[in-house]
Amino acid sequence: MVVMSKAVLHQVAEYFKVLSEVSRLEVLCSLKDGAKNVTQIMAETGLGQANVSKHLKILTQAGMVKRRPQGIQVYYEISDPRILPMCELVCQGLQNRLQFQLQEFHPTPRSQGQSDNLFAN
Amino acid sequence: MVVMSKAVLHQVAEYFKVLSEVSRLEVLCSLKDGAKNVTQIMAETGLGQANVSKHLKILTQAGMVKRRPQGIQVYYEISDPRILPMCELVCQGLQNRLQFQLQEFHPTPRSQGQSDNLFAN
DNA sequence: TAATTATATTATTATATAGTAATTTAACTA
DNA sequence: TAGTTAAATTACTATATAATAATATAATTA
Repeated sequence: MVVMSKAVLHQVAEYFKVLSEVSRLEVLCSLKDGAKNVTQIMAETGLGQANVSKHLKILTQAGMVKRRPQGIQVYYEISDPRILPMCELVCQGLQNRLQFQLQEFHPTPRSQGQSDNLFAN
Repeated sequence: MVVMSKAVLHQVAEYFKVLSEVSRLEVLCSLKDGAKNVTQIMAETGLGQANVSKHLKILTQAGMVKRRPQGIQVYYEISDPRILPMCELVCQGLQNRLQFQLQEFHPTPRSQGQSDNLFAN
């Protein structure tokens, strides 16, 4: 992190905020194996048309997704390759944490006080 | 991402939401080189007491920070080593993006259409 | 025990935004 | 050109939450 100015922190916060909505994560998930148009995204996620459009705009403005009009349709695709790995990283961290909490139900001498770091690798 | 259920996506979104507030990022930054008590965090961030307490509660519940009472004071420290690298990753992505946008003001044959991926490594 | 200091909680207000219905815009086609 | 379809925008409502003042809790000390 080295010392981040308030302005930079604001941008980082904005970035995370984009990823902090289930619907937007669903949209990103629906794009994980290639470009799709709005109708296809609606079908896959079950979200309403206006809603999908709005989320896609937010994702596009954040630079996470690329907009590509093609005739009467508009295709979107993930443009930031960091996103999926990052989601997976978080996901893995959550798994680790739950696993740790689960272990607390089986108190053995070895598993006690091993590490006070929930996310040790 | 492999296919994430809605329940998992919800948790991932929650995690990102915790990181999507400037004040909480400031608190995390103030802890990046070691444990601090609430008063010290208040001093370093300039945030109000109730506000810091509330943010620390949220960070603790998310497993990002560890609470350690010590006498009349309570010390907090980062417990999830993924957080700072992740913030830096985002930060770097934002830098790359701005650099790309800046290049668009100096259109040279080489810099045109090199990659339509804003975040290429 | 009373007073003090540090932290947590509660109540309140103001602001932001997700979802939706209705409308508009844009591209294609008969 | 009129009609059709896809996507974007607008207006609105409901909900969530950040910040703060006031109060409560908890640990220490005189």
